[in-house]
Amino acid sequence: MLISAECFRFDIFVERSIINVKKSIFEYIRSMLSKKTKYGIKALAFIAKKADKKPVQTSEISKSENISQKFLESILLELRKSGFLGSKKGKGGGYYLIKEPKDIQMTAVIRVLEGPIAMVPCVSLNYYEKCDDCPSEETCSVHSLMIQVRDSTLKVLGDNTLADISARK
Amino acid sequence: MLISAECFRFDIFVERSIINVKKSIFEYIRSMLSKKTKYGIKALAFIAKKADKKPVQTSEISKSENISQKFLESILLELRKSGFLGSKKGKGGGYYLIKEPKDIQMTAVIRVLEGPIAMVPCVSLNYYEKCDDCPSEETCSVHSLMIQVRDSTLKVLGDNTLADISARK
DNA sequence: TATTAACCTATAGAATTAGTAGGTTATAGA
DNA sequence: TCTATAACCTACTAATTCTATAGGTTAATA
Repeated sequence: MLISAECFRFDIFVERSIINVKKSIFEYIRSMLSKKTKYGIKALAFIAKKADKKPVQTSEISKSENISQKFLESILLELRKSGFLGSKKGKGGGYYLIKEPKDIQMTAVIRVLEGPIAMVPCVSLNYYEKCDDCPSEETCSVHSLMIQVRDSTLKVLGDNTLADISARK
Repeated sequence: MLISAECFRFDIFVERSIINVKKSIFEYIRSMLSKKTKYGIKALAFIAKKADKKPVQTSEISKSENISQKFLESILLELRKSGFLGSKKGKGGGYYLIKEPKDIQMTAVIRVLEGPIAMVPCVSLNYYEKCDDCPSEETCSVHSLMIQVRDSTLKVLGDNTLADISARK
């Protein structure tokens, strides 16, 4: 029992050491979630937070959330075309939510901005694509693992709505 | 009740339509999991499947799993340097597992090959990095959502060992 | 001594990301 | 009707990452 605990602690030590070596070699840590999606979610939450239904300008969100305005413009435009936002041009214009925050699941937002939620296309529900290297999905060791990851992620992102994430102060 | 169900169905319809438009514009679906990691897991599972502890050659795995041999070489080398595999040069040489498959968690493998398991560095346990745009993590709407995703993914990948994924036929 | 298979270094095409630049169009208010 | 505003649109680009390929060297076995 003691030996096993020691071994475990050693494993953790080794793993952290390896990771620290990697950290120093590569300066920037890769992110799975693109900035586009991250900014998109933040912008939606910003709009949802406003109690009144008046349109919110890109410039306001851009300043408040530290997002490049031009980049944000393209993201909000995409969210409008996807049916999440409505827009109004000219003075006093901006973007506003079309649906209630509680009716906007994070799965829907991420699927539109980021693409598939699954880590590999061969387990994606909405973006399915066969692996060109795999002879069969049944014998693939990665396949069933990734199905489990997909389902647990889907659960979290499906349970969380825009109302949930914008409510947190 | 009926109306609500109709609305739901309509939402699904709209979301799928949007996704299908995206599909036709972008030919290739982005994968979160790199081929490197995917190949690495497959190779480890291949080695684990062999009952005997004799070294397995890169060429054998490469042919059996449809992986470019040179690419696979670099991956196995990395797995050796990370302490997952041992190696033997010359005829009859190859790679072999150092630890028991049941003692190799998928979290460890993925952290070494892919990097952080978290979708954003600001919620990563082993590769933490502050967001340069966020004023505070407490007020960030993305932060707590990504913590939930991270924890559920970590649970799945921690529960699965190499023994589990190589056992599946 | 020849063969084998791991090990090492460098390079490179393709794709993606995260923007920037420079406009046009539609609306509200004066 | 004019002017300011803010959404909308098109094109481009620098940087990075991914997925390899090429061409070797070193060490072990028969």
